[in-house]
Amino acid sequence: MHAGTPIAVIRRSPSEWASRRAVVQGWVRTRRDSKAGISFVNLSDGSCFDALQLVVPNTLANYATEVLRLTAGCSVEAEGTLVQVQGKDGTVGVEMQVEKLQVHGFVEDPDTYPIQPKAHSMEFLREQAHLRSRTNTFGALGRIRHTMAQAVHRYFSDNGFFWIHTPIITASDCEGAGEMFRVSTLDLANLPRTPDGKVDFSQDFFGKESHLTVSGQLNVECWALALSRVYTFGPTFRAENSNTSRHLAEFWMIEPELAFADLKMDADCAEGLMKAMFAATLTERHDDMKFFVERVDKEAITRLEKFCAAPFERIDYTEAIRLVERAAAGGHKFEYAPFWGMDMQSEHERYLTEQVFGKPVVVMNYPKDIKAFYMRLNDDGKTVAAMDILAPGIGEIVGGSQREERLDVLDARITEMKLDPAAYWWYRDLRRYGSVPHAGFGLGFERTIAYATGLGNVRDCIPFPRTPKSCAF
RNA sequence: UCCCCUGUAGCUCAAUGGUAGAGCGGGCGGCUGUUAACCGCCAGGUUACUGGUUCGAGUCCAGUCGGGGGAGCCA
Repeated sequence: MHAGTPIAVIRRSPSEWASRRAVVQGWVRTRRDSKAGISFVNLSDGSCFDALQLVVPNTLANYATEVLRLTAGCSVEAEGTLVQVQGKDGTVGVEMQVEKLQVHGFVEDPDTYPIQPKAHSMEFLREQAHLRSRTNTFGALGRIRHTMAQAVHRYFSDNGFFWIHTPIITASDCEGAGEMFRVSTLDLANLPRTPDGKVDFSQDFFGKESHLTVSGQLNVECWALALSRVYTFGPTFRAENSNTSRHLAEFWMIEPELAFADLKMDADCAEGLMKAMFAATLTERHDDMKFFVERVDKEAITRLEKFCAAPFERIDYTEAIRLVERAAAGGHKFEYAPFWGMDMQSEHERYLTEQVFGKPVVVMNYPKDIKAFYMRLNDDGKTVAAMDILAPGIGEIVGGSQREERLDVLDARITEMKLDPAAYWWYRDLRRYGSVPHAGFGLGFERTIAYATGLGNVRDCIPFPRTPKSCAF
């Protein structure tokens, strides 16, 4: 085996590689034969959007036996000399005059190889998730996803945040962010029972009920009250029966937590983070973004440029409701009439972010009755320091809040919402020992990618999507 | 979970209740520094499944399963 040169490295500086020898390894996209005695093989190794054209002469020993049998998907290794070529549009390109070509693996039955050089529907590709990585779309998606993840870590690290690895499995029954997946080693066909007939979880692996996490927030708060600025970034699980283009049962979430911070600093952080992610995408993955503009969403690049250029709109919930009410009074048709105190419907959120402002909107200070117990009560006694960021096209992309740091107020809220204070003993301890104002938020990674690429469905923004009734691959 | 749409060749889609079709992809041949190549020929089907209406069902009806869109829940 040779160590091949990534095609990305070659394409980055064609003039530097011209007339040099190299070995490239990858998968065939297309093959065209010329009776002038050569075949053209387009080879992709996924290192960048563009493939490399191999020019294969019929003088190779395996030309008739192997080269002429190459079809889309075959894996090959080619050795030869790189030459600079002039593209029809005047751009400088590079191709390889092949001197040796080794086939690692043929495609068993080219007739049924699912990834053909043509447009496939996203639904079909979802059913071919093990091979869709070889398409232009998912290659670009995979590279952009990587770049955005790197940008997340870079942004936080540059701003003094530490990455905290919060647990995937939790026996805490106080996360309260949604339906949870159970984690158990009990024999489902033969469950141990307590004398009163209930399942005896004391015999389970952890000696109590345990689940997959729905949020790392409570855990990461513990570390914020020690390392000051922290974040989690990892998989999160919701067993909700949600069948939409914006929901996954397993998704990745970014949850920073800032000590000595209020809601405004929280929103600043969210805005800075998203802009850093998109700026990195625009500069580092221009080739892939160009493809999304051509084939998926014409606005993909200009949308991100606009996103990065202007400050987010920031309004209070009360003002947001006023705007929606005024629109309704002015004849705008909503299915649900807006009123102060309601949890805004998608249609209201869409109206604000798409019609009124045409850019991301931070909505702050929601009525306390529609928000979680841990959100900090404002001085008006009616609202909490919560914020949602709404983006055109996908709706809610961030949910965050300043946390209630006063033990007496927190306890009152826990009681008010009929929760069990004892279950929150360690969370309450944070307020008993050196409590400080702090704030944080959750950013849905796949939703952010959907926004950036224009892909309309988060199921196409993760390599292997998990949704209700669907856990293939 | 609710509402709506949908299921035909490997893929994308046609077919008024009356013989199952095309383009792409694949195979063979021709042409060509080709690049969404082009030209000719060939192969490819239990029309998702089960039942019903009808002389006759891909088409109409009922049920089941799958897929999609919207809503709710949220990120």
